[in-house]
Amino acid sequence: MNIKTLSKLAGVSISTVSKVINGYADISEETRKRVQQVMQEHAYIPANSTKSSATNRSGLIGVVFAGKQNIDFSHSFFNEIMNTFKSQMGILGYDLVFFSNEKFQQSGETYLARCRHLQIEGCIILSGQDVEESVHELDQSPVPCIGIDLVLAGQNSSHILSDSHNNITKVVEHFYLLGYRELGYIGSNRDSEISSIREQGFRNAMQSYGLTIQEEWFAHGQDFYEESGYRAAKAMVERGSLPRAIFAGSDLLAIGAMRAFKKEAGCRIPEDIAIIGCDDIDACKYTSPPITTVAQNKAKIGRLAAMMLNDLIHNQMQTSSVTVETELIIRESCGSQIARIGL
Amino acid sequence: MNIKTLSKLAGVSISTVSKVINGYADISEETRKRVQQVMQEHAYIPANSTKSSATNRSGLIGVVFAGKQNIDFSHSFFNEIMNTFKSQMGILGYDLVFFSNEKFQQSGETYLARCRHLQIEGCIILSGQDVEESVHELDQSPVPCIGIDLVLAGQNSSHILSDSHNNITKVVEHFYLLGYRELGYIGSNRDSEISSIREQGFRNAMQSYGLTIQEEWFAHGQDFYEESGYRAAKAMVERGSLPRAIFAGSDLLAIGAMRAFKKEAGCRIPEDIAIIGCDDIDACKYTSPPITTVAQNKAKIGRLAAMMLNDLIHNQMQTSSVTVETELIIRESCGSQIARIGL
DNA sequence: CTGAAAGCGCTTACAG
DNA sequence: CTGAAAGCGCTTACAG
Repeated sequence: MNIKTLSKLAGVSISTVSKVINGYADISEETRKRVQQVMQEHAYIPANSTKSSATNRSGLIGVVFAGKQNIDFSHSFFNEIMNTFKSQMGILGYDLVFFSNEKFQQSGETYLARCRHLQIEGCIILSGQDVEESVHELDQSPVPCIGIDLVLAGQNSSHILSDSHNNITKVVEHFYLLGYRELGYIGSNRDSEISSIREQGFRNAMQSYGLTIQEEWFAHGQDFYEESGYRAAKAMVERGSLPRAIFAGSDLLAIGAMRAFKKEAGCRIPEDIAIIGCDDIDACKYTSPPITTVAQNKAKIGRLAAMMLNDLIHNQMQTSSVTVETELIIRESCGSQIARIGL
Repeated sequence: MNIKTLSKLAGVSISTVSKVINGYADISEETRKRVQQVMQEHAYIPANSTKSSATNRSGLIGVVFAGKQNIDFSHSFFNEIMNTFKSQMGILGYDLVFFSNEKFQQSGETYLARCRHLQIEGCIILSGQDVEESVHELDQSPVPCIGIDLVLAGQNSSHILSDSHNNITKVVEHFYLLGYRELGYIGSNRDSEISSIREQGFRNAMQSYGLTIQEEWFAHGQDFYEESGYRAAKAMVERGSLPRAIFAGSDLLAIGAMRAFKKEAGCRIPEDIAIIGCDDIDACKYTSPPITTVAQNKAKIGRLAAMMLNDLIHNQMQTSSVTVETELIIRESCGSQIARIGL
C-alpha cells in the first residue's frame, strides 16, 4: 500500500493524503475523516519520508554487541552502562536501535549495511569474545563509533577502556594492607579471556608485593557463575589447604566460594578467610557478610560514551582513547581495615 | 552531502556512486577506489534508500516504556522480559528501537509520529505509572502494539497481564499451609499503585483464609528499596510486637526487613519470623537464608509478546488479552514445608 | 480547501 | 564498465 493507491481509494489527491498524514490544518474535517478512515481500514503506514532524508538526521544511534553471544539485558555491566548512555543520548534527542545479531549470523547482512539503511548517525560497540569481521568493517566506515573495552582503529572511532591493570593491583594492595599474605584466586575456565587477564594481573601484583604464589590456591570453575565458585572452593577445601584470602574473578564466583567455605569447612568470613569479588553486582550488598569487590564506574562509562559519540557525530572531536579507573568497593568480607592493621 | 554532490566530487555519475554503495560487481576497481575515497573524505552516509520504502519492511520494532519514568535497563522485570523478547524478535529478523522519552517530554513529538517516520512495524509497550496521551494515540493507530501489564484497547493491539490476584493468594496459602497465622505486610509508600494492589490482594486473601488483620503489622516505607524495608521493620520492632510471618511488596524490602529483624531484634529467619518477597531478583538466591518470593515468568512473557506481536503484524491473529500465571519460588525463608506442617 | 507539478535522494533496467 | 533516464514514495510551494 502506498500513498498513490490510498489516495485513489479515498478519492482525493496524493497531496491531500500527505497533508492529512502530517497534520496540516488546511484540510476540511470531512476529508480528514474520510482519509483517516481509509488509512485505518488498510492499516496504511507511510514510508520513510523524503523530508527526513533531506535533513539527513535520523536521530538514531546503533547499539552493537560485538561477538557471538547475543545482547543480554540481564548482564549488569552492560545494562548499567546502557542506563546512563541511553538517558544521555535521549537528552541529546536520539533513540537507540539494538541490532539483533541472530540475523547477521544467517544472512550475509552487515552492521554497516543496516546502519546505512537506517541512516544511523553513530554506534556504540560493546565488546564480547570473538569479534566479527562485520564490526571491523563498521569501525573502518564513516559511521562514528565508540568502543567499550574494545580498541577501535577507524578514522571516526574512539574507545573507552577500563583500567584492568590498576584494578587488580588494588586488590592485592588491599589484602596486603590488612595483613593477608597467603592469597588465592578462583577464576572461570582457563579459556576465558577476561578471567585470564584478571588472573595474570593478580599474579603480577602478588609478585611485585613479594608474595609467594602457591599453585594449590589457584582454582578454576567452568564459568563465572555461583555454582562454579562453590565447586572450586569445595575442591580446595577437600585438598586440605586454604589461603587466608581469596580474590574471585567474578562476584558470583565469590558468592559461591563463600558458601562452600562456610558450609564445607565451617569457615567464618572474614575471620578465617577473606574474600574480594569482581564486577560489583547488586547481590554483593546483601550477602552475609557483604562482599568487597572491584567495581567499574559504569555510570561514568555510559555518560562518557554518549558525550564522546555526540562530539564525534558533530565533528567536534579527534578520535581518542580514554581509560576509566576502576574502584575497590570496601564492604565487610575482608574485615575492618583498622582492626586488621593491628596484626 | 547527497549522492549528486558526491558524484560530482568523484567525477562520476550518480548511478556509479549508487552502485559502489550497494556493492555491485560491474564497477572497475579504480572507479570503486576513487568513489570510496571521496565518500570517506566527506564522511558521506547515504540517506534511507527508496528500495526499503518500496518493500515497506523496515525490520524495526519499537520499545515504549509508558509513563513519566525513563527506561531503566537495571530493572529486572523489564530486562528479563526484553531478553527473551529481543532474541525471539531477532530470530524473526527484527531489530529493536528504544524510544527516548526525554524528547517527548520537551517537544510535541509523539510515539506515533516517530513510528511512522521510522516505519516501525510494531511496538511493545511496557507499563509504568502515569501513562501519557501519546501512548493511547499509538494504541489507537494502525501500528500493531502489545501491552505488558497495560490494557490496550486499539484495533491492532493485544496485551499480556500478569495474574496478580492469583499470586498474592498463593503467598497466604503458603504461609497458611506452614502453620503461620499471624501475618504482616511491608510495602512501599501508600501512593504506589503496585504496592497498593499487592497489599489489597494480601488483605483479601487473609480474609478469605479467615485470618485476623492486625494493623500494627502492616508497615510502609518510602520506596521499594532495601533501606525502606530495614526502616519499616525496625519501626515494627520498636513498637514491640512482631508477626510470625511477613510478606514484603518487593524483594529489596524483604532483604531490608530481614536485616532489621536479625540485627534489631535478634530474630532467626525463619525460626522466629518467616519472610516472602516479591519479584524474584537475583539477590534473593544469595541472602542468608535465601528468600522465598513471588516470581513472574518473565521469560515466558517476553517470548509470548514476541510471538503475539509477530502474528499481529502479519494479520494472523485477532487482538487478544492473555494472562500469565505467577509462581511462588520456594527457598528457605519460610522453613521447610514438611517440618512446619507437623505443628 | 484541493490538487497538478516540481522536487527530494535514491535505485535500476537499459543502451552504449 | 559507465551513465542518461525513468522510476520509487513522499513533500511542498503555488495556483485556483
